[in-house]
Amino acid sequence: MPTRKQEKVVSLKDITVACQACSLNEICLPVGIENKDMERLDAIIDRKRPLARGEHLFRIGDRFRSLYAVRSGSLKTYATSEDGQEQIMGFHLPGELVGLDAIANDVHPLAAKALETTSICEIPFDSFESLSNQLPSLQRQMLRVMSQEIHNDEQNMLTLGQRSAEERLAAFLISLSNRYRRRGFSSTQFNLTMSRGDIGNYLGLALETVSRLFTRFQNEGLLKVERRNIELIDRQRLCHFSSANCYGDNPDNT
Amino acid sequence: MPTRKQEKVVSLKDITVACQACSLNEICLPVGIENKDMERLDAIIDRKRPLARGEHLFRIGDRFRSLYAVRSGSLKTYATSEDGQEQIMGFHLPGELVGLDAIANDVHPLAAKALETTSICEIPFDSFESLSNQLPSLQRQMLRVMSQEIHNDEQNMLTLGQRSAEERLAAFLISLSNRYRRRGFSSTQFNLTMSRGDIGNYLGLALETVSRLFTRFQNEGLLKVERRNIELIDRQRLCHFSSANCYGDNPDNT
DNA sequence: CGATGACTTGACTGCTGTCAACGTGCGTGG
DNA sequence: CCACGCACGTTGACAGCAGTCAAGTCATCG
Repeated sequence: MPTRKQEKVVSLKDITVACQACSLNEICLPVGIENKDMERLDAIIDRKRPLARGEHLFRIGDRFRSLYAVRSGSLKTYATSEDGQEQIMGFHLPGELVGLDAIANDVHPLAAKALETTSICEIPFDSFESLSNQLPSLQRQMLRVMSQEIHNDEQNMLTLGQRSAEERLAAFLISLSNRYRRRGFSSTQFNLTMSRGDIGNYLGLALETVSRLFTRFQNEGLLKVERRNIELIDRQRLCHFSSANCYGDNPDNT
Repeated sequence: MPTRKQEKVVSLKDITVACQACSLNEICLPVGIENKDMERLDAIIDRKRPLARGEHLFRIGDRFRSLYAVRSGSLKTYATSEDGQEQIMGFHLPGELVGLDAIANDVHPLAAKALETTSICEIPFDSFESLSNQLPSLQRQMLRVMSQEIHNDEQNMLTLGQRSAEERLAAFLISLSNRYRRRGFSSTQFNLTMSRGDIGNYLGLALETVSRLFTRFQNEGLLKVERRNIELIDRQRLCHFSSANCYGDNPDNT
Protein backbone atom coordinates (compact mmCIF):
# COMPACT_ATOMS: atom_id res chain seq x y z
CA MET A 1 0.00 0.00 0.00
CA PRO A 2 2.23 2.84 -1.19
CA THR A 3 1.12 6.12 0.32
CA ARG A 4 0.82 9.43 -1.44
CA LYS A 5 3.48 10.81 0.84
CA GLN A 6 6.06 8.34 -0.44
CA GLU A 7 5.15 9.13 -3.98
CA LYS A 8 6.12 12.71 -3.41
CA VAL A 9 9.62 11.77 -2.32
CA VAL A 10 10.34 8.74 -4.45
CA SER A 11 9.13 8.06 -7.94
CA LEU A 12 6.99 4.98 -7.89
CA LYS A 13 8.87 3.67 -10.89
CA ASP A 14 12.05 3.46 -8.86
CA ILE A 15 10.39 1.22 -6.35
CA THR A 16 8.50 -1.17 -8.52
CA VAL A 17 10.90 -2.15 -11.30
CA ALA A 18 10.77 -5.93 -11.49
CA CYS A 19 13.81 -8.05 -12.27
CA GLN A 20 12.44 -8.70 -15.75
CA ALA A 21 12.36 -4.99 -16.49
CA CYS A 22 15.51 -4.07 -14.59
CA SER A 23 18.37 -2.90 -16.75
CA LEU A 24 20.75 -4.68 -14.41
CA ASN A 25 19.38 -8.17 -14.85
CA GLU A 26 22.29 -9.09 -17.10
CA ILE A 27 24.86 -8.44 -14.38
CA CYS A 28 22.88 -9.18 -11.24
CA LEU A 29 21.58 -12.34 -9.65
CA PRO A 30 19.08 -13.20 -12.44
CA VAL A 31 21.80 -13.91 -15.01
CA GLY A 32 20.96 -17.11 -16.83
CA ILE A 33 17.54 -17.48 -15.21
CA GLU A 34 14.59 -18.14 -17.48
CA ASN A 35 11.79 -15.62 -17.59
CA LYS A 36 9.21 -17.67 -15.76
CA ASP A 37 11.73 -18.45 -13.04
CA MET A 38 12.77 -14.85 -12.83
CA GLU A 39 9.20 -14.02 -11.86
CA ARG A 40 9.49 -16.35 -8.93
CA LEU A 41 12.74 -14.73 -7.86
CA ASP A 42 11.14 -11.38 -8.32
CA ALA A 43 8.30 -12.37 -6.02
CA ILE A 44 10.54 -12.84 -3.01
CA ILE A 45 12.46 -9.61 -3.50
CA ASP A 46 11.64 -6.69 -1.31
CA ARG A 47 12.13 -3.15 -2.60
CA LYS A 48 12.29 -0.51 0.07
CA ARG A 49 12.56 3.23 0.18
CA PRO A 50 16.02 4.43 -0.88
CA LEU A 51 18.73 5.01 1.67
CA ALA A 52 19.95 8.56 2.15
CA ARG A 53 23.66 9.32 2.01
CA GLY A 54 25.25 8.13 5.24
CA GLU A 55 22.44 5.75 6.17
CA HIS A 56 23.30 2.18 7.07
CA LEU A 57 21.89 -0.81 5.24
CA PHE A 58 23.18 -3.01 8.04
CA ARG A 59 25.75 -2.76 10.79
CA ILE A 60 28.49 -4.99 12.10
CA GLY A 61 27.05 -7.76 14.22
CA ASP A 62 23.55 -7.48 12.77
CA ARG A 63 21.82 -10.81 12.44
CA PHE A 64 21.96 -12.03 8.85
CA ARG A 65 18.53 -12.28 7.24
CA SER A 66 18.88 -11.06 3.69
CA LEU A 67 21.26 -10.48 0.86
CA TYR A 68 21.05 -7.09 -0.83
CA ALA A 69 21.55 -5.96 -4.39
CA VAL A 70 22.34 -2.37 -5.21
CA ARG A 71 19.79 -1.02 -7.70
CA SER A 72 21.08 2.53 -7.98
CA GLY A 73 23.59 4.64 -6.08
CA SER A 74 26.52 3.13 -4.24
CA LEU A 75 27.57 1.64 -0.91
CA LYS A 76 30.72 1.09 1.03
CA THR A 77 31.25 -1.90 3.29
CA TYR A 78 33.64 -1.63 6.20
CA ALA A 79 34.92 -3.25 9.37
CA THR A 80 35.93 -1.42 12.51
CA SER A 81 38.93 -2.22 14.67
CA GLU A 82 38.86 -2.14 18.46
CA ASP A 83 39.90 1.50 18.55
CA GLY A 84 36.91 2.42 16.38
CA GLN A 85 38.90 2.95 13.17
CA GLU A 86 37.08 1.93 10.04
CA GLN A 87 38.60 -0.20 7.33
CA ILE A 88 36.74 -0.07 4.04
CA MET A 89 36.51 -3.45 2.35
CA GLY A 90 34.66 -2.54 -0.82
CA PHE A 91 32.58 -0.11 -2.82
CA HIS A 92 29.43 -1.49 -4.40
CA LEU A 93 27.81 -0.30 -7.61
CA PRO A 94 24.41 -1.15 -9.10
CA GLY A 95 23.97 -4.84 -9.82
CA GLU A 96 26.36 -5.95 -7.11
CA LEU A 97 25.38 -8.12 -4.15
CA VAL A 98 26.35 -7.32 -0.60
CA GLY A 99 26.13 -9.48 2.49
CA LEU A 100 27.62 -12.64 1.00
CA ASP A 101 30.17 -12.77 3.79
CA ALA A 102 27.42 -13.06 6.39
CA ILE A 103 26.02 -16.43 5.33
CA ALA A 104 28.70 -18.48 7.04
CA ASN A 105 28.08 -17.30 10.59
CA ASP A 106 24.60 -15.75 10.36
CA VAL A 107 26.06 -12.41 11.34
CA HIS A 108 27.23 -9.45 9.28
CA PRO A 109 30.98 -9.08 9.78
CA LEU A 110 30.91 -5.75 7.95
CA ALA A 111 28.67 -2.71 7.94
CA ALA A 112 27.20 -1.27 4.74
CA LYS A 113 26.61 2.47 4.38
CA ALA A 114 25.22 4.52 1.49
CA LEU A 115 27.69 6.86 -0.18
CA GLU A 116 24.81 8.70 -1.88
CA THR A 117 21.07 8.19 -2.24
CA THR A 118 20.86 4.49 -2.92
CA SER A 119 18.10 2.04 -3.84
CA ILE A 120 18.32 -1.53 -2.75
CA CYS A 121 16.68 -4.87 -3.53
CA GLU A 122 16.40 -6.99 -0.43
CA ILE A 123 16.52 -10.76 -0.92
CA PRO A 124 15.36 -12.62 2.20
CA PHE A 125 17.77 -15.49 2.48
CA ASP A 126 15.35 -18.16 3.70
CA SER A 127 13.05 -17.62 0.76
CA PHE A 128 16.00 -17.43 -1.54
CA GLU A 129 17.37 -20.72 -0.31
CA SER A 130 14.04 -22.48 -0.73
CA LEU A 131 13.70 -21.10 -4.20
CA SER A 132 17.18 -22.05 -5.27
CA ASN A 133 16.49 -25.58 -4.05
CA GLN A 134 13.84 -25.66 -6.75
CA LEU A 135 15.76 -23.81 -9.44
CA PRO A 136 19.12 -25.34 -10.31
CA SER A 137 19.90 -22.40 -12.58
CA LEU A 138 19.52 -20.01 -9.67
CA GLN A 139 21.69 -22.14 -7.47
CA ARG A 140 24.27 -22.27 -10.19
CA GLN A 141 24.24 -18.51 -10.62
CA MET A 142 24.59 -18.01 -6.87
CA LEU A 143 27.71 -20.16 -6.81
CA ARG A 144 29.08 -18.18 -9.74
CA VAL A 145 28.44 -14.88 -8.03
CA MET A 146 30.14 -16.05 -4.86
CA SER A 147 33.04 -17.52 -6.79
CA GLN A 148 33.48 -14.24 -8.64
CA GLU A 149 33.50 -12.43 -5.33
CA ILE A 150 36.27 -14.70 -4.06
CA HIS A 151 38.20 -14.10 -7.25
CA ASN A 152 37.80 -10.33 -6.90
CA ASP A 153 38.95 -10.41 -3.31
CA GLU A 154 42.03 -12.30 -4.41
CA GLN A 155 42.76 -9.63 -6.99
CA ASN A 156 42.48 -7.03 -4.27
CA MET A 157 44.83 -8.94 -2.02
CA LEU A 158 47.33 -8.92 -4.84
CA THR A 159 46.97 -5.18 -5.31
CA LEU A 160 47.30 -4.45 -1.60
CA GLY A 161 50.15 -6.84 -1.04
CA GLN A 162 52.46 -6.06 -3.89
CA ARG A 163 51.66 -2.80 -5.61
CA SER A 164 53.04 0.69 -5.06
CA ALA A 165 50.74 3.56 -4.18
CA GLU A 166 50.73 4.69 -7.79
CA GLU A 167 49.80 1.24 -9.07
CA ARG A 168 47.06 0.87 -6.50
CA LEU A 169 45.35 4.10 -7.40
CA ALA A 170 45.67 3.43 -11.13
CA ALA A 171 44.21 -0.04 -10.67
CA PHE A 172 41.38 1.39 -8.60
CA LEU A 173 40.46 3.92 -11.27
CA ILE A 174 40.65 1.38 -14.08
CA SER A 175 38.48 -0.99 -12.08
CA LEU A 176 35.87 1.70 -11.50
CA SER A 177 36.02 2.60 -15.16
CA ASN A 178 35.41 -0.99 -16.21
CA ARG A 179 32.54 -1.40 -13.81
CA TYR A 180 30.86 1.78 -15.00
CA ARG A 181 31.23 0.77 -18.62
CA ARG A 182 29.68 -2.59 -17.93
CA ARG A 183 26.66 -0.76 -16.54
CA GLY A 184 26.28 1.41 -19.58
CA PHE A 185 27.90 4.54 -18.17
CA SER A 186 30.90 6.35 -19.55
CA SER A 187 34.15 4.58 -18.81
CA THR A 188 36.22 7.74 -19.20
CA GLN A 189 34.22 10.28 -17.28
CA PHE A 190 32.50 9.68 -13.96
CA ASN A 191 32.00 10.99 -10.46
CA LEU A 192 33.64 9.42 -7.47
CA THR A 193 31.03 8.83 -4.84
CA MET A 194 33.63 8.38 -2.11
CA SER A 195 36.05 10.82 -0.50
CA ARG A 196 39.84 10.85 -0.81
CA GLY A 197 39.90 9.50 2.71
CA ASP A 198 37.68 6.59 1.72
CA ILE A 199 39.86 5.78 -1.30
CA GLY A 200 43.01 5.91 0.78
CA ASN A 201 41.47 3.81 3.51
CA TYR A 202 40.37 1.21 0.98
CA LEU A 203 43.74 1.11 -0.81
CA GLY A 204 45.84 1.13 2.34
CA LEU A 205 47.21 4.62 1.65
CA ALA A 206 47.13 7.93 3.50
CA LEU A 207 44.57 10.32 2.11
CA GLU A 208 47.40 12.79 1.45
CA THR A 209 49.06 10.22 -0.76
CA VAL A 210 45.87 9.78 -2.76
CA SER A 211 45.58 13.52 -3.18
CA ARG A 212 49.20 13.87 -4.29
CA LEU A 213 48.81 11.05 -6.78
CA PHE A 214 45.71 12.61 -8.32
CA THR A 215 47.70 15.80 -8.78
CA ARG A 216 50.62 13.92 -10.28
CA PHE A 217 48.45 11.86 -12.63
CA GLN A 218 46.88 15.09 -13.78
CA ASN A 219 50.23 16.79 -14.33
CA GLU A 220 51.36 13.79 -16.34
CA GLY A 221 48.31 14.09 -18.57
CA LEU A 222 46.78 10.79 -17.51
CA LEU A 223 43.53 12.27 -16.29
CA LYS A 224 41.69 15.40 -15.29
CA VAL A 225 40.34 15.61 -11.78
CA GLU A 226 38.25 18.29 -10.16
CA ARG A 227 36.89 17.42 -6.75
CA ARG A 228 34.96 14.21 -7.24
CA ASN A 229 34.81 14.44 -11.01
CA ILE A 230 37.25 12.27 -12.94
CA GLU A 231 38.03 12.21 -16.62
CA LEU A 232 40.43 9.56 -17.82
CA ILE A 233 42.51 11.10 -20.60
CA ASP A 234 45.06 8.38 -21.29
CA ARG A 235 43.32 5.25 -20.18
CA GLN A 236 45.87 3.08 -21.94
CA ARG A 237 48.82 4.52 -20.08
CA LEU A 238 46.94 4.53 -16.77
CA CYS A 239 46.20 0.92 -17.40
CA HIS A 240 49.85 0.21 -17.96
CA PHE A 241 50.65 1.94 -14.68
CA SER A 242 48.28 -0.32 -12.84
CA SER A 243 50.23 -3.48 -13.72
CA ALA A 244 46.96 -5.25 -14.30
CA ASN A 245 45.06 -6.49 -17.27
CA CYS A 246 42.48 -3.88 -17.96
CA TYR A 247 40.00 -5.61 -20.20
CA GLY A 248 40.35 -8.73 -18.13
CA ASP A 249 38.13 -11.67 -17.49
CA ASN A 250 36.61 -10.56 -14.22
CA PRO A 251 34.09 -7.92 -15.10
CA ASP A 252 33.11 -7.00 -11.58
CA ASN A 253 36.59 -6.64 -10.30
CA THR A 254 36.81 -4.04 -7.58
CA MET B 1 42.34 -51.20 -10.30
CA PRO B 2 45.08 -50.30 -7.84
CA THR B 3 48.30 -51.98 -8.80
CA ARG B 4 50.70 -53.67 -6.49
CA LYS B 5 53.27 -51.05 -7.40
CA GLN B 6 51.12 -48.28 -5.97
CA GLU B 7 50.57 -50.21 -2.80
CA LYS B 8 54.27 -50.24 -2.20
CA VAL B 9 54.51 -46.47 -2.31
CA VAL B 10 51.25 -45.41 -0.70
CA SER B 11 49.47 -47.07 2.15
CA LEU B 12 46.10 -48.22 0.95
CA LYS B 13 44.50 -46.78 4.06
CA ASP B 14 45.50 -43.28 3.07
CA ILE B 15 43.66 -43.63 -0.17
CA THR B 16 40.43 -45.18 0.92
CA VAL B 17 39.36 -43.20 3.97
CA ALA B 18 35.73 -42.31 3.36
CA CYS B 19 34.19 -39.04 4.47
CA GLN B 20 32.35 -40.88 7.26
CA ALA B 21 35.63 -42.10 8.67
CA CYS B 22 37.67 -38.99 7.92
CA SER B 23 38.81 -37.06 10.94
CA LEU B 24 38.26 -33.87 9.01
CA ASN B 25 34.57 -34.30 8.36
CA GLU B 26 33.74 -31.76 11.05
CA ILE B 27 35.59 -28.96 9.30
CA CYS B 28 35.31 -29.97 5.66
CA LEU B 29 32.48 -30.02 3.18
CA PRO B 30 30.42 -32.70 4.96
CA VAL B 31 29.64 -30.49 7.97
CA GLY B 32 25.99 -30.80 8.80
CA ILE B 33 25.33 -33.57 6.31
CA GLU B 34 23.49 -36.64 7.52
CA ASN B 35 25.22 -39.95 7.41
CA LYS B 36 23.23 -41.47 4.58
CA ASP B 37 23.75 -38.32 2.52
CA MET B 38 27.43 -38.29 3.33
CA GLU B 39 27.68 -41.65 1.65
CA ARG B 40 26.34 -40.16 -1.53
CA LEU B 41 28.83 -37.32 -1.34
CA ASP B 42 31.51 -39.85 -0.64
CA ALA B 43 30.58 -41.76 -3.76
CA ILE B 44 31.42 -38.91 -6.11
CA ILE B 45 34.73 -38.07 -4.48
CA ASP B 46 37.88 -39.22 -6.16
CA ARG B 47 40.96 -39.97 -4.09
CA LYS B 48 44.18 -39.98 -6.02
CA ARG B 49 47.78 -40.74 -5.29
CA PRO B 50 49.37 -38.03 -3.12
CA LEU B 51 51.17 -35.10 -4.70
CA ALA B 52 54.89 -34.83 -4.11
CA ARG B 53 56.36 -31.59 -2.84
CA GLY B 54 56.44 -29.10 -5.70
CA GLU B 55 53.86 -30.90 -7.82
CA HIS B 56 50.92 -28.93 -9.15
CA LEU B 57 47.33 -29.82 -8.42
CA PHE B 58 46.27 -27.42 -11.18
CA ARG B 59 47.78 -24.53 -13.05
CA ILE B 60 46.62 -21.05 -14.01
CA GLY B 61 44.27 -21.23 -16.95
CA ASP B 62 43.41 -24.89 -16.44
CA ARG B 63 39.81 -25.68 -17.27
CA PHE B 64 37.75 -25.95 -14.11
CA ARG B 65 36.35 -29.44 -13.57
CA SER B 66 36.64 -30.17 -9.86
CA LEU B 67 36.95 -28.68 -6.46
CA TYR B 68 39.62 -30.15 -4.23
CA ALA B 69 39.85 -30.70 -0.49
CA VAL B 70 43.20 -31.11 1.22
CA ARG B 71 43.25 -34.39 3.17
CA SER B 72 46.80 -34.19 4.49
CA GLY B 73 49.81 -32.02 3.82
CA SER B 74 49.52 -28.48 2.53
CA LEU B 75 49.22 -26.41 -0.64
CA LYS B 76 49.89 -22.89 -1.74
CA THR B 77 47.79 -21.11 -4.34
CA TYR B 78 49.33 -18.34 -6.40
CA ALA B 79 48.91 -16.05 -9.38
CA THR B 80 51.70 -14.96 -11.69
CA SER B 81 52.14 -11.47 -13.09
CA GLU B 82 53.21 -10.79 -16.67
CA ASP B 83 56.88 -10.80 -15.73
CA GLY B 84 56.52 -14.28 -14.29
CA GLN B 85 56.60 -13.24 -10.64
CA GLU B 86 54.43 -15.31 -8.37
CA GLN B 87 52.03 -13.85 -5.86
CA ILE B 88 50.88 -16.31 -3.21
CA MET B 89 47.20 -15.94 -2.38
CA GLY B 90 46.83 -18.58 0.29
CA PHE B 91 48.14 -21.60 2.14
CA HIS B 92 45.75 -24.50 2.52
CA LEU B 93 45.67 -27.01 5.35
CA PRO B 94 43.76 -30.29 5.70
CA GLY B 95 40.01 -29.85 5.50
CA GLU B 96 40.17 -26.74 3.35
CA LEU B 97 38.71 -26.48 -0.14
CA VAL B 98 40.61 -25.04 -3.08
CA GLY B 99 39.37 -24.03 -6.49
CA LEU B 100 36.31 -22.09 -5.33
CA ASP B 101 37.47 -19.07 -7.32
CA ALA B 102 37.30 -21.05 -10.56
CA ILE B 103 33.55 -21.68 -10.61
CA ALA B 104 32.64 -18.24 -11.94
CA ASN B 105 34.56 -18.42 -15.21
CA ASP B 106 35.20 -22.15 -15.58
CA VAL B 107 38.92 -21.47 -15.45
CA HIS B 108 41.41 -21.61 -12.59
CA PRO B 109 42.70 -18.09 -11.99
CA LEU B 110 45.33 -19.44 -9.61
CA ALA B 111 47.71 -22.36 -9.56
CA ALA B 112 47.90 -24.79 -6.65
CA LYS B 113 51.20 -26.44 -5.69
CA ALA B 114 52.05 -28.90 -2.94
CA LEU B 115 54.35 -27.57 -0.21
CA GLU B 116 55.01 -31.11 0.99
CA THR B 117 53.64 -34.58 0.25
CA THR B 118 49.94 -33.90 0.07
CA SER B 119 46.79 -36.01 -0.28
CA ILE B 120 43.77 -34.61 -2.00
CA CYS B 121 40.09 -35.40 -2.37
CA GLU B 122 38.84 -34.46 -5.81
CA ILE B 123 35.19 -33.43 -6.07
CA PRO B 124 34.01 -33.36 -9.69
CA PHE B 125 31.91 -30.25 -9.92
CA ASP B 126 29.21 -31.55 -12.25
CA SER B 127 28.45 -34.47 -9.99
CA PHE B 128 28.65 -32.22 -7.00
CA GLU B 129 26.17 -29.78 -8.46
CA SER B 130 23.69 -32.53 -9.29
CA LEU B 131 24.00 -33.94 -5.83
CA SER B 132 23.57 -30.62 -4.10
CA ASN B 133 20.42 -30.06 -6.15
CA GLN B 134 19.08 -33.08 -4.33
CA LEU B 135 20.52 -32.35 -0.90
CA PRO B 136 19.58 -28.94 0.48
CA SER B 137 21.90 -29.47 3.43
CA LEU B 138 24.82 -29.89 1.06
CA GLN B 139 23.89 -26.80 -0.87
CA ARG B 140 23.60 -24.90 2.34
CA GLN B 141 27.01 -26.03 3.52
CA MET B 142 28.53 -25.08 0.20
CA LEU B 143 27.20 -21.54 0.52
CA ARG B 144 28.57 -21.39 4.04
CA VAL B 145 31.99 -22.54 2.94
CA MET B 146 32.11 -19.97 0.16
CA SER B 147 30.82 -17.25 2.43
CA GLN B 148 33.51 -18.10 4.97
CA GLU B 149 36.10 -17.90 2.22
CA ILE B 150 34.89 -14.42 1.29
CA HIS B 151 35.03 -13.42 4.94
CA ASN B 152 38.57 -14.75 5.27
CA ASP B 153 39.70 -12.91 2.17
CA GLU B 154 38.29 -9.72 3.63
CA GLN B 155 40.28 -10.29 6.81
CA ASN B 156 43.38 -10.71 4.70
CA MET B 157 42.69 -7.52 2.82
CA LEU B 158 42.50 -5.76 6.15
CA THR B 159 45.82 -7.20 7.25
CA LEU B 160 47.55 -6.33 4.01
CA GLY B 161 46.06 -2.88 3.73
CA GLN B 162 46.55 -1.50 7.18
CA ARG B 163 48.98 -3.48 9.24
CA SER B 164 52.70 -3.04 9.80
CA ALA B 165 55.15 -5.78 8.96
CA GLU B 166 55.24 -6.85 12.59
CA GLU B 167 51.47 -7.03 12.85
CA ARG B 168 51.20 -9.01 9.63
CA LEU B 169 53.64 -11.68 10.69
CA ALA B 170 52.10 -11.94 14.14
CA ALA B 171 48.63 -12.27 12.61
CA PHE B 172 49.92 -14.91 10.22
CA LEU B 173 51.39 -17.00 13.01
CA ILE B 174 48.29 -16.71 15.18
CA SER B 175 46.14 -17.69 12.26
CA LEU B 176 48.25 -20.77 11.57
CA SER B 177 48.17 -21.60 15.24
CA ASN B 178 44.37 -21.41 15.32
CA ARG B 179 44.01 -23.51 12.24
CA TYR B 180 46.33 -26.20 13.57
CA ARG B 181 44.50 -26.31 16.87
CA ARG B 182 41.18 -26.72 15.12
CA ARG B 183 42.64 -29.76 13.38
CA GLY B 184 43.79 -31.34 16.61
CA PHE B 185 47.45 -30.38 16.33
CA SER B 186 49.43 -28.33 18.79
CA SER B 187 48.66 -24.65 18.58
CA THR B 188 51.95 -23.64 20.14
CA GLN B 189 54.42 -25.82 18.35
CA PHE B 190 54.37 -26.59 14.64
CA ASN B 191 56.40 -26.71 11.49
CA LEU B 192 56.08 -24.14 8.77
CA THR B 193 55.67 -25.92 5.47
CA MET B 194 56.53 -22.79 3.51
CA SER B 195 59.78 -20.85 3.11
CA ARG B 196 60.53 -17.36 4.42
CA GLY B 197 60.21 -16.21 0.84
CA ASP B 198 56.73 -17.70 0.59
CA ILE B 199 55.64 -16.05 3.84
CA GLY B 200 57.00 -12.70 2.73
CA ASN B 201 55.40 -13.01 -0.67
CA TYR B 202 52.06 -13.86 0.90
CA LEU B 203 52.22 -11.04 3.45
CA GLY B 204 53.51 -8.43 1.04
CA LEU B 205 56.91 -8.24 2.77
CA ALA B 206 60.50 -8.82 1.68
CA LEU B 207 61.83 -12.18 2.81
CA GLU B 208 64.58 -10.33 4.67
CA THR B 209 61.95 -8.50 6.67
CA VAL B 210 60.32 -11.80 7.63
CA SER B 211 63.65 -13.19 8.71
CA ARG B 212 64.47 -10.10 10.78
CA LEU B 213 61.08 -10.21 12.46
CA PHE B 214 61.48 -13.86 13.41
CA THR B 215 64.78 -12.96 15.00
CA ARG B 216 63.24 -10.00 16.81
CA PHE B 217 60.22 -11.96 18.03
CA GLN B 218 62.60 -14.56 19.37
CA ASN B 219 64.78 -11.97 21.13
CA GLU B 220 61.67 -10.50 22.70
CA GLY B 221 60.70 -13.89 24.07
CA LEU B 222 57.56 -14.21 21.98
CA LEU B 223 58.57 -17.43 20.29
CA LYS B 224 61.36 -19.81 19.48
CA VAL B 225 62.21 -20.42 15.88
CA GLU B 226 64.69 -22.79 14.32
CA ARG B 227 64.51 -23.14 10.58
CA ARG B 228 60.93 -24.18 9.89
CA ASN B 229 60.11 -25.15 13.45
CA ILE B 230 58.09 -22.65 15.47
CA GLU B 231 57.25 -22.65 19.13
CA LEU B 232 54.95 -19.91 20.36
CA ILE B 233 56.11 -18.93 23.85
CA ASP B 234 53.94 -15.94 24.61
CA ARG B 235 50.90 -16.48 22.44
CA GLN B 236 48.98 -13.84 24.33
CA ARG B 237 51.44 -11.08 23.62
CA LEU B 238 51.91 -12.19 20.03
CA CYS B 239 48.19 -12.01 19.68
CA HIS B 240 48.18 -8.52 21.04
CA PHE B 241 50.84 -7.55 18.50
CA SER B 242 48.68 -8.79 15.69
CA SER B 243 45.90 -6.29 16.40
CA ALA B 244 43.38 -9.01 15.72
CA ASN B 245 41.00 -11.06 17.75
CA CYS B 246 42.73 -14.36 18.25
CA TYR B 247 39.96 -16.67 19.33
CA GLY B 248 37.65 -15.07 16.86
CA ASP B 249 34.60 -16.22 15.03
CA ASN B 250 36.20 -17.27 11.79
CA PRO B 251 37.89 -20.55 12.49
CA ASP B 252 39.49 -21.00 9.11
CA ASN B 253 40.90 -17.55 8.95
CA THR B 254 44.10 -17.45 6.96
C1' DC C 1 29.08 35.39 5.97
C1' DG C 2 31.11 32.37 8.93
C1' DA C 3 31.67 27.55 10.02
C1' DT C 4 32.71 23.14 8.69
C1' DG C 5 34.43 19.47 6.18
C1' DA C 6 37.05 18.15 2.13
C1' DC C 7 41.10 18.65 -0.25
C1' DT C 8 45.91 20.23 -1.32
C1' DT C 9 50.63 21.08 -0.48
C1' DG C 10 55.02 21.12 2.09
C1' DA C 11 58.56 19.44 5.40
C1' DC C 12 60.28 15.81 7.73
C1' DT C 13 60.75 11.08 9.45
C1' DG C 14 60.91 6.23 9.57
C1' DC C 15 59.66 1.76 8.07
C1' DT C 16 60.66 -1.49 4.95
C1' DG C 17 62.70 -2.76 0.43
C1' DT C 18 66.99 -3.56 -2.07
C1' DC C 19 71.57 -5.00 -2.55
C1' DA C 20 75.17 -7.66 -0.84
C1' DA C 21 77.82 -10.83 1.87
C1' DC C 22 77.87 -14.56 4.72
C1' DG C 23 76.26 -18.75 7.38
C1' DT C 24 73.86 -23.30 7.60
C1' DG C 25 71.80 -27.64 6.61
C1' DC C 26 70.60 -31.11 3.40
C1' DG C 27 70.95 -34.09 -0.42
C1' DT C 28 73.65 -35.90 -4.12
C1' DG C 29 77.38 -38.14 -5.93
C1' DG C 30 81.97 -39.65 -5.65
C1' DC D 1 81.17 -41.88 4.63
C1' DC D 2 82.70 -37.52 3.29
C1' DA D 3 82.78 -33.44 0.41
C1' DC D 4 80.72 -30.49 -2.36
C1' DG D 5 77.02 -27.63 -4.18
C1' DC D 6 72.85 -25.49 -3.68
C1' DA D 7 68.84 -23.70 -1.68
C1' DC D 8 67.47 -21.49 2.27
C1' DG D 9 68.12 -18.31 5.85
C1' DT D 10 70.50 -14.41 8.47
C1' DT D 11 72.54 -10.02 9.01
C1' DG D 12 74.19 -5.38 7.74
C1' DA D 13 74.27 -0.94 5.13
C1' DC D 14 71.78 2.20 2.71
C1' DA D 15 68.08 4.49 0.29
C1' DG D 16 63.46 5.72 -1.02
C1' DC D 17 58.55 5.54 -0.76
C1' DA D 18 54.89 6.76 1.73
C1' DG D 19 53.13 8.13 6.49
C1' DT D 20 52.62 11.87 9.81
C1' DC D 21 52.19 16.47 11.20
C1' DA D 22 50.98 20.96 10.02
C1' DA D 23 49.36 24.88 7.53
C1' DG D 24 46.65 26.65 4.16
C1' DT D 25 42.86 26.71 0.35
C1' DC D 26 38.38 25.77 -1.40
C1' DA D 27 33.51 24.50 -1.68
C1' DT D 28 29.16 23.92 0.46
C1' DC D 29 25.61 24.84 3.64
C1' DG D 30 23.15 26.83 7.33
